[in-house]
Amino acid sequence: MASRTCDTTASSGVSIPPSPSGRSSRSSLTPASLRAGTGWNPGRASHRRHYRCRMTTPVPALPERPTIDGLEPKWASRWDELGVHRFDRTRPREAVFAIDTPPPTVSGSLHVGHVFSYTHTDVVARYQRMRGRAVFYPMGWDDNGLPTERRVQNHYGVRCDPALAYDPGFEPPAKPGDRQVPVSRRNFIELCERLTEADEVAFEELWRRLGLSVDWSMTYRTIGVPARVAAQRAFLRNLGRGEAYLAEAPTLWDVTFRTAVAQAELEDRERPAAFHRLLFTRADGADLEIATTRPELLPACVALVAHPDDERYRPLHGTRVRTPLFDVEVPVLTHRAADPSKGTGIAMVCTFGDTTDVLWWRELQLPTRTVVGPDGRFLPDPPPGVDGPAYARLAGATVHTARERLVTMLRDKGRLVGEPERITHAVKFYEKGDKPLEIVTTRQWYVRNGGRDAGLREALLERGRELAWHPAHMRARYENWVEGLNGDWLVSRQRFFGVPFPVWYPLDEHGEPAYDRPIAADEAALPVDPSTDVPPGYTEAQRGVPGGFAGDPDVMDTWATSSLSPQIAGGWCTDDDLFQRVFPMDLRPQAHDIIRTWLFSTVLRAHTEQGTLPWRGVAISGWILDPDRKKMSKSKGNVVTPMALLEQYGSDAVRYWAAGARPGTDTAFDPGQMKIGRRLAIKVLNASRFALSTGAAPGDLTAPLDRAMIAELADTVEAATTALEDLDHARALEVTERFFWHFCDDYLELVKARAYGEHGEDGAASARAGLATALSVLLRLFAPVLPFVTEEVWSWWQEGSVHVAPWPDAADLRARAGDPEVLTAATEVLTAVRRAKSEAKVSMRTDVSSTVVTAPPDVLARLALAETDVRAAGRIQQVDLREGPSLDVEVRLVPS
RNA sequence: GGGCGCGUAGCUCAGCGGGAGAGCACUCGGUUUACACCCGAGCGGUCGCAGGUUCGAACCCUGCCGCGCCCA
Repeated sequence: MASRTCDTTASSGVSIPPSPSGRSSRSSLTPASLRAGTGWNPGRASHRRHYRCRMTTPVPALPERPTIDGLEPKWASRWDELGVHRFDRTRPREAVFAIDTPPPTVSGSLHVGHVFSYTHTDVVARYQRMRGRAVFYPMGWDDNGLPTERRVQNHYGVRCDPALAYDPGFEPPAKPGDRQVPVSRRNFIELCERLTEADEVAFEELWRRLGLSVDWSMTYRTIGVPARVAAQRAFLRNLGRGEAYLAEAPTLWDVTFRTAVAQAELEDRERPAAFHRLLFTRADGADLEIATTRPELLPACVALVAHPDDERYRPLHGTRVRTPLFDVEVPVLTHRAADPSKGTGIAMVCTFGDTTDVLWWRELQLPTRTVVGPDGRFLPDPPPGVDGPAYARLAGATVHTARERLVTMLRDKGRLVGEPERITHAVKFYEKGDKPLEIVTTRQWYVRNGGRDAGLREALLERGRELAWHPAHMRARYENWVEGLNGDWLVSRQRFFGVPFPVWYPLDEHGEPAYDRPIAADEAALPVDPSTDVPPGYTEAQRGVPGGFAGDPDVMDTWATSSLSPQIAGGWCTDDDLFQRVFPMDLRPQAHDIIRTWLFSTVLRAHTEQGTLPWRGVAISGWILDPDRKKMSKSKGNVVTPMALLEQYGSDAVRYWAAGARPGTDTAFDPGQMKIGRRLAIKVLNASRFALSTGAAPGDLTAPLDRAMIAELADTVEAATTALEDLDHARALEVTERFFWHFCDDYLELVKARAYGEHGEDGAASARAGLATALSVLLRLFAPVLPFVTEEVWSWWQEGSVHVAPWPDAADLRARAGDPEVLTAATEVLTAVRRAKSEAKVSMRTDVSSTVVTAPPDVLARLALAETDVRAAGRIQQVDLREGPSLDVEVRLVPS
């Protein structure tokens, strides 16, 4: 570890007046020189020399009444000046710890859940930094996508018209007008960038106040130039390898946003519906009853399907029937996906009512009769062969209206049996949408993801097994998803604020695009916007004219950019030196709801592009639940503003609450825990001040009680280190905290008098050495969780930042430790004395005339080693030690 | 319907094969010398239910009940 090599020369080189108020500027310091000045290290000669140097200057007065209020701005800005969190990019890959930080969506606002999960990551980052790693901890802002698009439209009163040319001098109206001003896609993106910048400033301010140890010189935006370049380059490479392809196919379609959506963006919602029983006409003239929840799609009917084993319909297999109203002849077919228990057991196949229709259409090779357009309304003209006059009443109607009209028509013709039967069933929605998805045949870009390729699917499952999951059971979510993929990744969106596809299409002599011959952009020219940039070999004058070209009008799915976050942050293809030092990264922290989107797509991109995992491990955080155990979200109105919490309790306290939650576990929002965190931070301040006020200083540990405490401290360091190596910040905090309170309540009380010098200088020196050692270690153990208060205390007596001080070493402590049972025995007697005083309802300061301790010989021997301290802490005038089978303490108080 | 997780003190949770625990809340007590944003002591639980394995089960196995999430 670099800090272990520090010497007095380096330390004196960065010598700083210890008074927090009397600091000179250290902004010229580099992280490397800071690491050199991490303060003394017990037992190291070089550090002892260093300490003597300090003694030549007056020991600073400790604050009279220390407070945790105001520490956040003070230290956040100082860390920035000193570059404490700056990534040292000269370090080799094995000395780097790289984090693929989730870029929060900036068009929303940060909530408590963000504070929660980002704190977990920061604890890990701070720990790794203290372990001597160069921590690569960037921050991205996710400003690419639909939420920002809508916000910009409303804020500036503009709308994107991708057909328009870029206007370099465009300024939006000062106030949004009644009518939205059409602007080119490039202008629109510029406005998105402008607006999101303001949000990003506010986000960064919150993160700094929370104490995230991000390197703020390394931020990226998912709509920024590097992100667009990376997304386009990755796409071009997918295209070049045949992993991206264009296909015209039935597509899940949101009629509100008028865009295709991918499987990963679907959500099932329970919706009321009704089974309508329709009468078809068999070849022999008899009626055939069909139940459907979507009678309006009758003109799109292309077949009927029954299960092959369903005896009821066996006679009809292979025959043809006629639809009511439209009188179209359709075949009766069989397919295993037909459910005999649903409705009448025979289903009407329409193009397309749901994904099962698509399955039947594809597997049974049925014709297409399209009736619903991209706007969710019935097309003006009926499909070929469908009766025109009957269809005319549906043309232009919404799906809802068409259903009502069609039901009336059926009823009038006597082709509806009884009344519709009301049911509830699951309907597919776009997760951001309010209307059920329709299925529309469109031309879209796809990226192969294993949904149609067992080999790729197995390779991706293997990547999932290769990845270190925290907690481990979250892998099941990934496998579940990969195994359930039913098609390739649909990556094109008919939207504007996203990364455009870097392709154009040649136009034939009729002006029709040749979709089978896309013209790819040159990688060197990226980023490109095909709506304003011109493909190689063409001129702008040829845009949109026969024999010329047309740009691809679509943008990529937002996940097509986000899935490259390790590449974007790591400088893929733009900074090879950086990339080879940080990629694959060490850690991806994220929530479990986006395993199927962000995590999966990131694994896919790195698998195909780099042939590796994008990171070694993933830490899945839980959700924050409100007191009703519901997920906190803006729509539920139960969100607490994070800044208000940080102001009320202090950042350390809020971090304490977050860090106390088990990784991956949903956690109740609990201000009570924040109060406890605040109390802990204050306790650290007061206990430290007290310990230092005794003249705590390095030295030999001669007293058995001090060496006993060091033994427990070593156990604590070991347990905390093991826990943090396993990303278990909660356990690390728990063991540290447990020791700390024991240290304050028992050890400090036991050694107080001795440290004051009441029992001689030798004992005092040992006590002061014990206090100094424990305090130094405790501050470092707490530093990842409580960065502000630990840094404040560290600054009272140490040089440099605690956050680049070396993580405590259990073996170093073990070498100086004694028998821990000495402290245990002393504490037990002290507790018995306290209990006696409590029961007698007297002050703890009440003198005890005598105490008779009965215990086995080994315990008596240990007590004898700490007798002076026990007597002082308990105010016991005389102690009698007697042999007996078990520990028993008889306390005789002084009669009042 | 399939998968995963969770049911332990009033609350929030830890413990996951040999003592049922922590913090908060509650009760009682304690102001001169680190801390009243404090200190000390105490009360409090058939560890969801029912079987099984074991010398021994909160912990392992099976089933059931309840809650949550993911997928269909």
